[in-house]
Amino acid sequence: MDARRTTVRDMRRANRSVLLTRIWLDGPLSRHELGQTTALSLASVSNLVGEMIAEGLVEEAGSVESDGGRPRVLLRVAPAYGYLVGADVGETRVQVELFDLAMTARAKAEYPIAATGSDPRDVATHLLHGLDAVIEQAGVDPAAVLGFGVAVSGTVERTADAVVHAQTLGWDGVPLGAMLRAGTGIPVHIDNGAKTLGQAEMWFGAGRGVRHAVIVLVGSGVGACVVADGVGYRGAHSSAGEWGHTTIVYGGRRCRCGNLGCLEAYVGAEGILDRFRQANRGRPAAGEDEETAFGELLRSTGRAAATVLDDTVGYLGAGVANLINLFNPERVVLGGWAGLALGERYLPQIRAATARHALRQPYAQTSIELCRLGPDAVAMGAATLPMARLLRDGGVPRDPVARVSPARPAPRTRARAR
Amino acid sequence: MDARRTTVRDMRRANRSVLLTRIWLDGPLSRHELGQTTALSLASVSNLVGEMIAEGLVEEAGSVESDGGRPRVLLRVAPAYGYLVGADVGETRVQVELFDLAMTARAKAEYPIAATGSDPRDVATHLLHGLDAVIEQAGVDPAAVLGFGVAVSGTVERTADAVVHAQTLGWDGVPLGAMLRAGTGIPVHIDNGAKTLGQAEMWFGAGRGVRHAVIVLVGSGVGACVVADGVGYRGAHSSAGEWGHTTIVYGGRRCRCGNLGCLEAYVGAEGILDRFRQANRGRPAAGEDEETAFGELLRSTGRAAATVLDDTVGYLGAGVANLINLFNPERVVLGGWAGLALGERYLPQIRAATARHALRQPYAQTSIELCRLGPDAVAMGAATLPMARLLRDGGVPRDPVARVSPARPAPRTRARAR
DNA sequence: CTGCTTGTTTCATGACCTGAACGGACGCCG
DNA sequence: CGGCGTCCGTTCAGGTCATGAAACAAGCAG
Repeated sequence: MDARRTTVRDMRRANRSVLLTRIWLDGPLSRHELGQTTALSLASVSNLVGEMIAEGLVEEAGSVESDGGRPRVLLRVAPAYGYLVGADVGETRVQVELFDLAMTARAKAEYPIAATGSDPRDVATHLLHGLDAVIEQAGVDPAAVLGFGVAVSGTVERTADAVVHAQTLGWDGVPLGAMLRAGTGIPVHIDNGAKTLGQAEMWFGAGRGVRHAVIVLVGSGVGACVVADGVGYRGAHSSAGEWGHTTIVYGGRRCRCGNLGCLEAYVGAEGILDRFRQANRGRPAAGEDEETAFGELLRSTGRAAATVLDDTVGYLGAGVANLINLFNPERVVLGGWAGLALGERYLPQIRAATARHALRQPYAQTSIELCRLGPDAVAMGAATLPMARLLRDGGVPRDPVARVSPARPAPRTRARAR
Repeated sequence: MDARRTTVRDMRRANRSVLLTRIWLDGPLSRHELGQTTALSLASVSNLVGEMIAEGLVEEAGSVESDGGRPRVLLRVAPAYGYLVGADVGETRVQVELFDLAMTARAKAEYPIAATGSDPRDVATHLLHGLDAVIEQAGVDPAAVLGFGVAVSGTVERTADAVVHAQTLGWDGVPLGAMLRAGTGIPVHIDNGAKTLGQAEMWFGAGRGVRHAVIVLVGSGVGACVVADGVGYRGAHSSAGEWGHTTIVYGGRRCRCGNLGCLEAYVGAEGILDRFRQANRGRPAAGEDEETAFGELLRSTGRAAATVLDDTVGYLGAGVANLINLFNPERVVLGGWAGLALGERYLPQIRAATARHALRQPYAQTSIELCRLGPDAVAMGAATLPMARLLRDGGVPRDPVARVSPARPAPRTRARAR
C-alpha cells in the first residue's frame, strides 16, 4: 500500500539486504542454508554473496563437513569491513564507543557534563571529540567508519536536522543532527535512547527471534520501545512509546510532567522513593543518589518498604497489561536499571499482577522476560543505528554516479560507437 | 528487514498495486499525474495501465483539456469490473451488503439472530444465505464477486481457519473462516469489526489523507483501531487495540471483563449509564434500550447527569491521551454510536481534557475529529477487506499456471526444436 | 583411479523498467 | 482550411535482474 515505485535495482538491494541481515544475525551460514531460508535460488545467493565477498563485506569462515560430499563453506560478515561508533548522551556524561561489525567494543571515551541544562554546543563538541578519540584509540581508518549513532533521552524528529526535544537535558528543538554533520563527514544517526536500547535487546538480548515485542524501561523515569514486525514503532513524529506518562490512576499523584496519575509517578524510581518517604513518615531511604537509595529500599525489611514495593508491583503489572492489551506483543522485556532490580526480585509477582490486569488471551500469547544487556548498553544500542542502515541497504551503496555519468556527455553517440 | 526474497514478478505486482491504489483512492487521474506521484516512468505507467485496461479492471473516464495540447485521458477503476460483499455480525442481527468497486451499495439483506449465545452454525448459514441473496438481488454474476468480507466483534486469528473469539457472542475458538469456505467458492476474509470500520474511516471518512491514526470506537463497549503508516496495526496475534480494557483508574470500578478500573467501565455506554444510576440514587435513565437511555441522559438537564457526563469527558480525555502518548498518531477519530453522540455535543471539552492529560508535543501534532461514516458502516467496512486484497495484489492475480506449464513436459528439447 | 555425493558457479532465458524516439490529438493562426 | 506548436501516449532498443539447468569442484569410499 506504499505509494512508492519499485525498480529492478530495488529488487537487488532488497535481496542483498535479506542475505546480509541473515548472515549477520544468525552467525556463519552456508550458501545452502541461505538459499533455504530466504527462498532465493542458489544461483542468486551465489551471485549476491560473491559480490559482497568481492567488496570485502562478507568473508568465508571455515567450512563444515557435509555427509560425504563437498564440505559447505560458511559465510560471515567481515568484522573489519567497517566500524560503528555509538554514543550515549546521558544526564551526567557523554559516552562514546567504537565497535567492529562483530559488535565487539574496540575503544571507549567518556566526558562528564553538567547535570542540568547542558549547552547543546558543548555536548556536540564532546560527541565530535569522542568520535575522533575512539577512532584514534582503535587505530582504524576514519573512512572505514560506517556511521555515528547517537542516543539521547528525548524525542528525535525524523528530519534532516534531527531536531531533538529532551526535557531532562533542558533541550527544546535542538538540531543536533545538523550540528554534528557540520563537524564530521561520517554519516550521523540520532534517535531516542529507549528505542536504540530496544533494538539492541531485540538483536542481542531477550528479544532474539521475536518479531513483536515491547521493551519496557524503568529507571528514574519510565519509557518503552515498541517493536512491531521487527521494526521499531515510531508513530507520525517519532514520539510513540511514551508509556511513562499514560494515566493509570485517574486523578492520582502528581507527576513531574505536571499531570496527575501518570504511571511514572508510581513505578519510576523517583516516584517509588517518594512514595516510600511518604509511607515512612517522611524519612527517605538511605543513600546518596537515587540508585543506592533504591537498592537500599529493595533490601529493606521494614513494613513500609514492603507495602510500597507490593504496590509498585501492582502498578507495574497494570501498566504492562495495558501495553499487552494495546500492542499484543509476543514478548515483554523488562529493562532499565530500576526495572532490572525490581525484576530480579519480583518477576513472578510482576507476572501475576500483569495476568490480573490483562485480557486473558493476549496475556497467554506473551511472555514477560528480564532484559539481558543491562542498562549500560545504550552506546551499543546507538551503534545499532548505522548497522540497521547497513543491513537495510544491503551494504554500502555502490557509487551510482560512476555508472551513469561517463555515458552522460553523448549517450547516444557513444553507445553507437561501440 | 523482512526475510522475504524479491523476484522480478513481485516488482511488477508492487507497481501495479501502487497505480491501482492511487487510481482507486484519488478518483479519476491521468497517466501523467500517475507518473508524477508514483515516480514511475510514463512508459511503465502506460504499460501497466494498458494491461489493466485490457483486463477490464481500469477504464477511461472522459478527458480533461490541457493548455493547448492533446487532452489527457482520465482513468478510473471500472465500477462493474467486480463486486464486493461485506457482512456485519452484530449482537442482534447479521447484515449483508453488496457493493460495486465504486463502493456504491447495490443490494442488502438482514437476518435477526438471538441476542445471546448465537450458534456459530446458524450465523454461518445466515451469512451464506445473505451472500447468495445479495448476489441474486443485485443480478450480478457470482464469478464477478471478488470476495466476501465478514466483520465480527471479537478477535480473529490470522490463520487459514480464521478462528474467532468473540465474548459478546459467546464464541471461543470458532473456525468461522473454515465454516464459510466450506459453503462458498468466493474468497472469504474475516476480521474484527473495529478494524474494518477503522479502515473504512481511513479510506472514505475522517482519516482520509492521513497515514497514522487511531480510530476510537465508543459504543456499549469500547475499542480502538490503530492505523500505522497506512495499514492496520495487528500485533502478534491480531488482538492489538484492546483499549477498552486498559486500566485507567487503578483499583477502580469493576468492569464486565472482571478487572478493576478499565476504561470501558467509565466511558462505555453501559458504564456511563451505570454510573448515572448510582449518582441518581439508583434511578436509571429512561429508555427501553441502551441507546435511547443514553440519548435521554445526554438531553437531561439534571445535576447528576451533568456531573456524570463531565466525568465521562475527563476519563475519555485521559484515555485518548494515553493513545496519543503511546501511538503518536496524526489524527484521532472519535466514532461508535455513543462516541459520536458524545462528540457531537462535547468535542471541544473532550479535546481540552485530552490536552490536559497528554504530553504537550504529541498532542500538538495530532487532531481529534468526529467520525464521518456513522456506526452503520460496518458492512461497508467489511467490504474493504477484499478490496484491500485487490489493491495489494494490483488486481486479480493472472493464472500463473498457464504461463509455465505448457513448456513443462520437455522444456529443453522443445526449446531447441523451435 | 573411479564412481558417488554434495556444494558452488556458469550460462542461456525470460521478465522487467527506462530514456528516447515516434506517432496522435487538439487548438491556434495566418 | 492547412500548417504548426504543444502536449499526450506508445513503441523500441538497452540495461538489469533472478532463475533453472547444466557444468564444474571438492571431498570420500572402494
